[in-house]
Amino acid sequence: MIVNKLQKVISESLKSLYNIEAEPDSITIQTTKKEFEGDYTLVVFPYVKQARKSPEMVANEIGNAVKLPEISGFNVIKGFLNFSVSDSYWLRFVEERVGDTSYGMTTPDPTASPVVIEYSSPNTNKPLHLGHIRNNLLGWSVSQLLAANGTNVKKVNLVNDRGIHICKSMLAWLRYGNGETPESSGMKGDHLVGKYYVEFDKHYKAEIQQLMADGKDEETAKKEAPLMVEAQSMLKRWEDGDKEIRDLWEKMNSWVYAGFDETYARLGVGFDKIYYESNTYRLGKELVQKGLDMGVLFRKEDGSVWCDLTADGLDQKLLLRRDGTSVYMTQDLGTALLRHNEFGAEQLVYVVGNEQDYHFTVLKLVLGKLGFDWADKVYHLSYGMVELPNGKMKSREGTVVDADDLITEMERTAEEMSLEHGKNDELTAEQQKHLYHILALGALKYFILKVDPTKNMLFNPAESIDFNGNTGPFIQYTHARIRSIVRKGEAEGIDLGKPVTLKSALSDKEKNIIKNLYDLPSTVRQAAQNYSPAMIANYAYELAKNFNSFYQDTPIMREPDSDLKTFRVQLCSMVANTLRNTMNILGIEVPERM
RNA sequence: GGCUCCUUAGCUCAACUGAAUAGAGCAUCUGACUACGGAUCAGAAGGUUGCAGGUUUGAAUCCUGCAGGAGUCACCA
Repeated sequence: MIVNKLQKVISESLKSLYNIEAEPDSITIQTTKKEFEGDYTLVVFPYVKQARKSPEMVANEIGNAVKLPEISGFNVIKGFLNFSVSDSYWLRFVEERVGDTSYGMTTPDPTASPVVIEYSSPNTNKPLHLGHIRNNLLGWSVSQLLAANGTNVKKVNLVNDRGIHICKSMLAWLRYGNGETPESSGMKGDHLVGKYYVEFDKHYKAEIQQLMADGKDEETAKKEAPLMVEAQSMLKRWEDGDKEIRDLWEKMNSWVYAGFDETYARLGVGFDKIYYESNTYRLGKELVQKGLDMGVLFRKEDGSVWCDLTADGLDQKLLLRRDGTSVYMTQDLGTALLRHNEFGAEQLVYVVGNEQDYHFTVLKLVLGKLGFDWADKVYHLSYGMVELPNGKMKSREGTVVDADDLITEMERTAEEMSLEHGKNDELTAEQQKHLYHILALGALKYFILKVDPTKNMLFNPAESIDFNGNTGPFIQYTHARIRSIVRKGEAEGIDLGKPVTLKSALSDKEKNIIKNLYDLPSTVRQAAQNYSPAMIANYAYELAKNFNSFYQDTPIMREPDSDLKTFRVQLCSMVANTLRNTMNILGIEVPERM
């Protein structure tokens, strides 16, 4: 690639001109800003001190020393040395890549040690909401992103299917449910169970109020409320394997799973393996014993086991309760080991919200103390919260945005917008429905994924369902237009693989598009390193925008020069492929027509 | 209170490891449809990058302090 060649030649020039030692990799070549002439830029400031010359002189001397057939010239502005790349180089680039539909993407080696990426990890007491959507979309697209970069990826989900929260739903259902089922009520299973979770909270609060009116203080009221006491005993019975409770638990969980599967399918996400906490929650205890034997953990007088992290600037962390049962951290230690052994994982990635940053720093530290040299393979892909215009989402205050409702709402908006434009008459009813779904999810996914994962983001339900500007549907639309041109070209018998010899020079806009395409592999690599689908999203938008601008004032199908026409259709084809590939990383489908 | 993260145009977001005049979209204003798909394009306006110092040839980016916001500091998960 041209950048590497430049680095190498510049490195040699620095040595021969000024006796400066610089590794080729250490020389940063950046793309020239579009206001300036040229394609690639070297900033010479870092070398002027050692060279003992003015920045302009250094730039000129290096520019003169660089002799490459691909470089057609250079100019110097202050300390910036701008190289121009010859048209023939860009032309050959198009020629070599035009037929390659996977351009920029690498195929993973299925035998390689995998990156195990956990995401979603829902509780089974309520349906998925907007926060889960960000988690699921991130998890899925990061998996796609790593795979596109040639990484073998295993996607896993750890379902939190047991605990006091499930018992609350179960208890409320027994009390107030009258045997209601998804079939009898027509509700989705997860929504039904969620309804009784809310129901529990309502009655529980009423009980607390009553107890406080009877003179108890708030804390004891919370503990002594009959509903809470019964939920606790239900959890105990569950842990003792009580058949009646277990049967109910399995029944209600199965409703929830059916509901989740539907939502996952609509979101287009999936997993290679699903773990259930009811199977894994006992894990990790042997590790604690091992830690005690090694002397890195200690037992307090009441029998509880702790890890002392004060030397690391943190405090003490509980690992086993005094009754010997495990806590969240213990389980995570266990599942990490399980996963490491099971997959021979190259890396363990956890897509979990940033409210658990502390948990994961502790997890890594404790794994290290237990002597696992793979502790630093644990990577917490921490993401920010999704906020609403009127503040935070709170399930109890009814300010959550339900995932299913949101998708349905988006689909309806997509339908309205499409009918307004009325260009999909040639599609069957079935195809139209599919199109609305694709557009709805394109808008939603793109909106969420274009934001840097680490940052909190604001989701405005009213305004975010936008199909103009920097949005998924804009890119989808661009793709559909391009495909339309390529179809016409093919109908005219244009051979996409045909080498062309252009009589005229490339226009700036054409060059821009090619440069953009040329940048794709490095963009994918960089985005994979940063676990940032946002970089891919912004890349796709940039490309689509460049293309639209080019398309606006370039009559492609009317071009009388057949070579020029062929070249432009080739360019269209490459852009369409690239848009499809990059959107695929985001989990967004691009339609042929819309 | 301790620790971690955040603060960029009216709003939502960009800016790769420090680099040229900090970029898009939305909203506002102006212009372009006899057209290969106008869900588009061209243009205008909009900024002391929270504040104050420091390092550097060069800082939104690195360091220190301050202000504001969020998260966390459970024998919950």
